[in-house]
Amino acid sequence: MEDSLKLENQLCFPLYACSKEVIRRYKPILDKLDLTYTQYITMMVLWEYGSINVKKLGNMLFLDSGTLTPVLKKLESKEYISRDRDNNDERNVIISITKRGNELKKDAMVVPGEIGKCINLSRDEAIELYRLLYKLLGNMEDSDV
Amino acid sequence: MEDSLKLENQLCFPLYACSKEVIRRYKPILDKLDLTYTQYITMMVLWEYGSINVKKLGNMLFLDSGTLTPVLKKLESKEYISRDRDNNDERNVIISITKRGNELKKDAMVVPGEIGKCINLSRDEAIELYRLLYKLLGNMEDSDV
DNA sequence: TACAATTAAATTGCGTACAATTGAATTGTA
DNA sequence: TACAATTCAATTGTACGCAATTTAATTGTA
Repeated sequence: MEDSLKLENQLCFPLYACSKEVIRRYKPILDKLDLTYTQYITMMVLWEYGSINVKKLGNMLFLDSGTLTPVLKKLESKEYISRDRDNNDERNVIISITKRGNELKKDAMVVPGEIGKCINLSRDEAIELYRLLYKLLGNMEDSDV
Repeated sequence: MEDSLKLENQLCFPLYACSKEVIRRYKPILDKLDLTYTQYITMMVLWEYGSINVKKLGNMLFLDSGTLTPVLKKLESKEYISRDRDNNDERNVIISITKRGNELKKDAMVVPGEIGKCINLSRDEAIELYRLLYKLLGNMEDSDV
């Protein structure tokens, strides 16, 4: 029981370390696209949905407006997205992908494959890890009041 | 193959999201100890080893001196640790736990249990997740050149 | 032994991450 | 319909996280 405070006995620590290390592996690959990891996952949502408001985007990415606003301004300055107030409800800002943003998708197609190489888990292990991570995410949402 | 760029098909994304969400769950618990998550994992190493130099600490925590130096200065200002140049090799800085730092351990004993509650995985699932995360960490180290 | 190469920590600069607050728009209700 | 409560994005302040550079100490070797 004394040992519960050892780093090696924590589940959170390898989660934290893995997340950072994988993202570090993304860096040289994403550098070629002039994207950071946060910008990349933002673009992934837009490649899939085309447009979405900041609130929904934040729910998908587990990020709040304090983080997203500067990221979105950066992507706007690169002309990958546009930001416009929703005419139906002026509280919302709608993010839309631009032509340039859509063109970037072609270049990004190589990214998942490159990352897969350094992940190097078997298919079954990757699926199991994926399942456990989403289960954990779900458990934590449930314990939110 | 087109779908490889969907957020839901990524392994890195749930890793990133889980890591952040678990750490967010730590916050109210660690607030009572006046520690951040990064300060907490630093203290965990020191509770276990008593003293260690910055380089080795960084290897254990997957953090570089750019991150650690300000964290260590903060912990020093709280008098939980001391920082001293190594007399045998003045390039090294040795971090040592103080009496106050050791006393903090008693209060920290409740932390793993509190986190366990919101993790809420079965014992087998937690073990399997732990195994896969360390395997992934190992794979990534191997692919370092 | 000089001195180039290496090593370790600190510093700098940029980009998140998030809690808390602000300000504007909308909604619910007395 | 007033107006309090809520909602959303932006802002503020603090703390990482890391690549790149700097500075000082040590090591390897001609």
